[in-house]
Parts: sequence; C-alpha cells; structure tokens
Amino acid sequence: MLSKKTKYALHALTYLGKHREEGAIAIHDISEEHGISHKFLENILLELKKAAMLGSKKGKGGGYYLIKEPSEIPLSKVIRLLDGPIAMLPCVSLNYYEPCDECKDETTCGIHRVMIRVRDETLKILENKTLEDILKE
Amino acid sequence: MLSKKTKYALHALTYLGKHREEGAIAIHDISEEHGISHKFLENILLELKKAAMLGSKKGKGGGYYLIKEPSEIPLSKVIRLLDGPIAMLPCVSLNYYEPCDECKDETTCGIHRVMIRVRDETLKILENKTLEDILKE
DNA sequence: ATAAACCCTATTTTATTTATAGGGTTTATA
DNA sequence: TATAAACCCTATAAATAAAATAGGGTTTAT
Repeated sequence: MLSKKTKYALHALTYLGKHREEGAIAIHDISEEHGISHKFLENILLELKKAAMLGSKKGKGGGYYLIKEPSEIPLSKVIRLLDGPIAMLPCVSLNYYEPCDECKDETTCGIHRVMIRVRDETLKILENKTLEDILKE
Repeated sequence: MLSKKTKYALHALTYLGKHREEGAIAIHDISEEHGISHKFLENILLELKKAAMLGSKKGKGGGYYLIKEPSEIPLSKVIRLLDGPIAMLPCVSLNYYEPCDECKDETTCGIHRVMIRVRDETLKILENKTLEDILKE
C-alpha cells in the first residue's frame, strides 16, 4: 500500500499541474483542497523540490510550481522518493536492494523469481505513466 | 513490501511442498531451517490451516502437511491471507476495498485509474503463479 | 504415563508512519 | 522599510502496525 505521504504528493502534483498557468501556488491552497495538514504537506513539497520536480518562490504571492512537463514526471519517481522501494521484496528492488534474510540462496529462490516478474510488470506501468496521464480525465 | 509473516508463510509452504512425501512435518523442522521463531511460525501455520491450505496431525510424530496440490495454491491467496490487500491503494482493492479519504471522486481520479492497471497486471501474475512454480528450480 | 505436537489468547516489543511544534529566513509589496 | 506571507529546517510526539514473546491448555502416538 502506498503511504499517505505518497498519496499526498501525487495529489499535490496533480493540483500544481492543473493550476500550472497561475504561477506559484501556496501550500495553503493545496492543503485546504485535500484536507492535508499544512506542515505535513510542506515537508512533502520540500522533498519534491529537492528531487528537482518542483520549484518555489518565496515571499508574498510565492509558492510552489512544476519545473518539469507533467509528461516528464513518471509515477515511479514520485513513489520511490516518498515511499521507497516499489518491489514486493528487498531482494528484487532495483533502487533499494537488500538481501532477504530468510532466504539462503537468491539464485535458486522461486519466490525471488516470481517477484522479479511482478516488479517488472509494475515498473512497466509506473515508469511510463506520468503526471500527464493522471491529469487527463 | 511483503511482511515477514507472508515471507515466512511462503517459505513454510515451500518446505512442506518439498517434503510432501514424508507426511506430517513438525513446526520445529521448518523454523530451524529458516531461522524463524517457533511460536511466530506456529501462528502462521494455524492461519494457513484455517484457510484450508494445510492439514495437521497431533501427537508424537505429528505436524503439518499440504492438503492441496501445490498447483492449486496461488500466491495471491497466501499474500492476501497474511498481508491483506495486494493493490497499492485501498480504493482499487478487490478483496479489501475502502475509499481513499484524500480523494473526492474516485471515478475521475487519475491515480485510481493507473492503480487499477497495476493491480490487474500484478494479479495476472500472482493468481496464476502457484506454489508449484516456486517449487521448481 | 508421558512426551511431542497442536491450539488458543493475550501482551509486549519494536519499527514505521503520521503529525505536530516551534522557530528562523527570505522576499514581494504596500 | 516595515511587515505579512511564504519558504525552510530540525526535532519530537502521537498513533498505528508489524514482529515477537509468553504461558498455558488440549490432543494423541507410542
């Protein structure tokens, strides 16, 4: 299951995408729209900014805005940033690999093999679907 | 990520599958093989039994054993039993549906739509891959 | 008889997620 | 140039969920 953090991030990005023409959008506007605590959302937006998905403008009238085309923000990137691994097992994670400590030999583990397939199919979707796809109804 | 409970369950089923000819297998044998706490594993095996995947035999020489062909135990069933939903969002779960409380309208939510696709592709694998597939190397 | 194993319920521990708190810095604009 | 609006940072608390432990009762093969 995706964490609330990730869900909030996706909703925030969607909101920023929809209001892209209006320049910087205040945290407040987004947090009210989706009933997210202002401070919690702030942390998330900062992470998105550090990851070069968002830009920000300080001072009165400031806020956040997309600095990439929605088509250039794959969902996989957002999920990995806020949630970590997409894979169902650490031993098949591409970005957060760790051996499973229950498993003796990865190369002969049948569970491992199946989970690689699940990972690949999931990534096929999440790396190709972008914010743009979410924006269009 | 799959919980340890699910991983333990899969390993236990695999072990039981491999030693199917030997009749009832004691918890102890499995917990030693995979370094799982005896009591914790016991809980898991009981759940698997309640779900009609395992049978058990009491008394000296007793233990657990598969009561289905490995080909009749899809991985989706094991995961759902121990971990709950397979979907990435409650609002797209087939077996554990709940509305997302951040989301105003499910029918127009782009995130919802993508996650249905992820769910379907994941299930396509996990419902067709069975214990049998895990058993063969 | 008894030891081995099943069966059950409750509690504790640990980790993770979610949220809050509080304050400092920057900057547009009146 | 004061000030309000918004960014930025670190730390901590509260809530929830996962993992493990505890302890004891019941069944049954030998």
